[in-house]
Amino acid sequence: MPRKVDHEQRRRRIAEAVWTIVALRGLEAVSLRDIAAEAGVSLGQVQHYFRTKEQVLRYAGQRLVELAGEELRRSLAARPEPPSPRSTIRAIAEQTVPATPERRLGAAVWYAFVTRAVTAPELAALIREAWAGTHALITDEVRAAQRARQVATGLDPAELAATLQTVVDGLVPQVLVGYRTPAEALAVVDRHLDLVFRPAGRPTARLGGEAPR
Amino acid sequence: MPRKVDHEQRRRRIAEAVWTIVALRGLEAVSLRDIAAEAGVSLGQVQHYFRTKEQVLRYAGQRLVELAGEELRRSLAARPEPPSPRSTIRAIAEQTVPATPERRLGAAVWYAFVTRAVTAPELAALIREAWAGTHALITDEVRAAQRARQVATGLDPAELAATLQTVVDGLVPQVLVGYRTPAEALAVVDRHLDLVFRPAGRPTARLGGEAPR
DNA sequence: CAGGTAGCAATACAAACGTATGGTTCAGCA
DNA sequence: TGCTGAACCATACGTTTGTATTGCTACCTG
Repeated sequence: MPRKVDHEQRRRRIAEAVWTIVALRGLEAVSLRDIAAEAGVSLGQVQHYFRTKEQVLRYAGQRLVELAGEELRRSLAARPEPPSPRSTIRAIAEQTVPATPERRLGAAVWYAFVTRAVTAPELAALIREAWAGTHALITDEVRAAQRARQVATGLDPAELAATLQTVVDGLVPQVLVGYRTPAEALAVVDRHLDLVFRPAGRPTARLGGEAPR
Repeated sequence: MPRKVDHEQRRRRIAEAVWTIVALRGLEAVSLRDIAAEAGVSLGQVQHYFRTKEQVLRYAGQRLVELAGEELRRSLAARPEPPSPRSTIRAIAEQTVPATPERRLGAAVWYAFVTRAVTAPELAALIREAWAGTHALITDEVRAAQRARQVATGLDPAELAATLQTVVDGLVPQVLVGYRTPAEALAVVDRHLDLVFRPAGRPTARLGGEAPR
């Protein structure tokens, strides 16, 4: 057998190059030559690891979902104890809303893939699975909050989670096109959480900001 | 002067061709030749009315916003009297969530343009203005609802409207990629409206579906 | 009725694209 | 030590792309 290289490492480098170009110039602007140049390899090498352009993009999308999932799990695990359901949901929002340059890159790429999935069915499944995963995660937190009497028990947790997730996801494009700052977007999330969560120990909702001045 | 034609009519026909292609195959798949073929005109004619491809796309985007605005105003005016704030917001949601094939087309095109705006600043302004317009509209309705004691007066109407708008907009891609049906999406809106609006005449929120069975 | 110009259509063109092909190099087992 | 096949690289090919160019046609104006 001839020389061995780490296939996965090569592929990941190419995927990262795809992300950079997509975030900077959009998904429609990526060419295999640009990808190769950005990754610092030859066009031939890209072709060696992916048979078609579509496969490159698909892998880049899958890897993005994979990486985002890992990072979410990591940041959730790294929170101060004990993690309340509300703070967990808030942490998900913080990870989704693009506040830092790296997150902006990830969000822009994710968003571009969602758009492509509208007319590219082979990507749609990937997107749907990712959404379903996040939804399940949030639903669990809502249920925990209900058990802790922090959320009204009469409300359907799956439905509440759906709205929560939709708000967070819906804020992403608003930040990406400069309609809102990341801070404003997170404020929208907080006000919505105020609506859903009742303040600890009190029977009715307290209105207004999260920190009284 | 030589023969006169209606410039606006020609441009609109071309814009409609753009929409069709975008909704069917994505924004990255539109070429001037495809546009010409779809519009049933020659490539030369497209070039006669638009100097560059970018101008074609920009016009198609502007026209889409324009048309969506007109249709929204029309459908809001055509509702049974008297229109409650909640029903107005619900009508906006119905117009945004792609339930019919035509609306799906419009939503897919809109969504594609938003995505392009992430990396194309000249489109971003258009998108932001459209968002701001809708937000102002919803905010007015929330304020009216507060005056009518249908929404708690302690809440910031602009913030409530922002969440409402974000939920509705956030549902669009979910429907477009087949994660939710249009009916499910509207149900999410209704449950959120249940949270924000208190039932007529009662002091506390009634939970569950909008129509008791 | 003359003619100038708006309204096209046809074609040309260079660039960029995805993909295919052929060759070179060299690690690793026999 | 030789040789086989994985890992490339370079280049070529045919298409498609946006845009430029050229020229014809027919209508409105003077």
